[in-house]
Amino acid sequence: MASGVTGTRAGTSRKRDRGELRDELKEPLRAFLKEKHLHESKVRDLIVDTFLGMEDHMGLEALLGEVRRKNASVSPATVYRTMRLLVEAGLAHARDFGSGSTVYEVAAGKAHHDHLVCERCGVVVEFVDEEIEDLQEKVASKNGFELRRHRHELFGICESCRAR
Amino acid sequence: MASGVTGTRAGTSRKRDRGELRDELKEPLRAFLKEKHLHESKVRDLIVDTFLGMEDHMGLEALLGEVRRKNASVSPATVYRTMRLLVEAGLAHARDFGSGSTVYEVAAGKAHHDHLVCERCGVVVEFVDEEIEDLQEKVASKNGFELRRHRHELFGICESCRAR
DNA sequence: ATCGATGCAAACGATTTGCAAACGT
DNA sequence: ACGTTTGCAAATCGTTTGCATCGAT
Repeated sequence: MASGVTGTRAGTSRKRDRGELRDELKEPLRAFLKEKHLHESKVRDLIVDTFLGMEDHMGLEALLGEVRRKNASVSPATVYRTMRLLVEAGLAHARDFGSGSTVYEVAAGKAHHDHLVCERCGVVVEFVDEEIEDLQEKVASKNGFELRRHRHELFGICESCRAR
Repeated sequence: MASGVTGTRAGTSRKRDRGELRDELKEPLRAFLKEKHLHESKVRDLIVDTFLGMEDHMGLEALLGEVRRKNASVSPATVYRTMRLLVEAGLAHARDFGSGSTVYEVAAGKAHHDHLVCERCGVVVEFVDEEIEDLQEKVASKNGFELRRHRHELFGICESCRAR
């Protein structure tokens, strides 16, 4: 039952070595692009780097904001297109926490996990609970379902927000 | 760990006594309307009756379709407004199963439950698992969160769909 | 050269809202 | 009468797409 804090807005967030991480993750992307006869490009690279370098779970608006600090002419459409590409390539997960807009998460190198979301500050904490995973399987088969995937989100108030 | 099948499209769905159910549920609504100085109306009544009479989990399009069989001039806007009202009054739950549009569920008289959704035919099965509920609390407190609510959906293929 | 990538504006789908007319109290 | 409800059309919001151009292979 591991649980790692990765929230951007949490005091607890810690940085990883971005440069190394980026390069490591960008190889599978290159393979994906090559296989599909797609190109590399400056704008694409910038968006991918920005995405891979961010702590986690950011929406399009935030992502675009970051990207534009380096290249102000990038359009939302391109960011949407690039994120769709990254999702297809398996590098990103698109999550919908019910806020009305999608947030993206770096997928590569991470095992399955679910999320705890602070309703006040928005921090996202990832968690895995094997017991829950097992029970889900049981519930599904008990009802005659073959389980394919699930969505499990816990919403509450995080420690720092409760401390006011 | 009860689980009740209430899917509209499932062969297993069974009808309840609609007339009685409706009247029983409409009293709290009348109270709510009176308290807020809101009116009753023919169109409103029609929408509410249609909603309360349906098996479960239907989207706006389906609901509007039903309503229009009795009164073809009802507008989508009114159905949206009425459903918002019913949610506020506590008679309906608005659920988002990730299909892009909201589905509504009769809330009154039902305890908390989560959902199993067939990815092929769309049937929705409700389930409750106390063990999972407990584990969620544990996960939350372990991470310093005060749990407020959760969203737990299992997606898979139901029995009848697997049977082809 | 050829085909993908990009910016822009228009298109979209679900839902909401402004407004004037019809209705319930 | 007064305030609410309704239908319609227009407005929003997040996201996608058509198109002409620019860039990568």
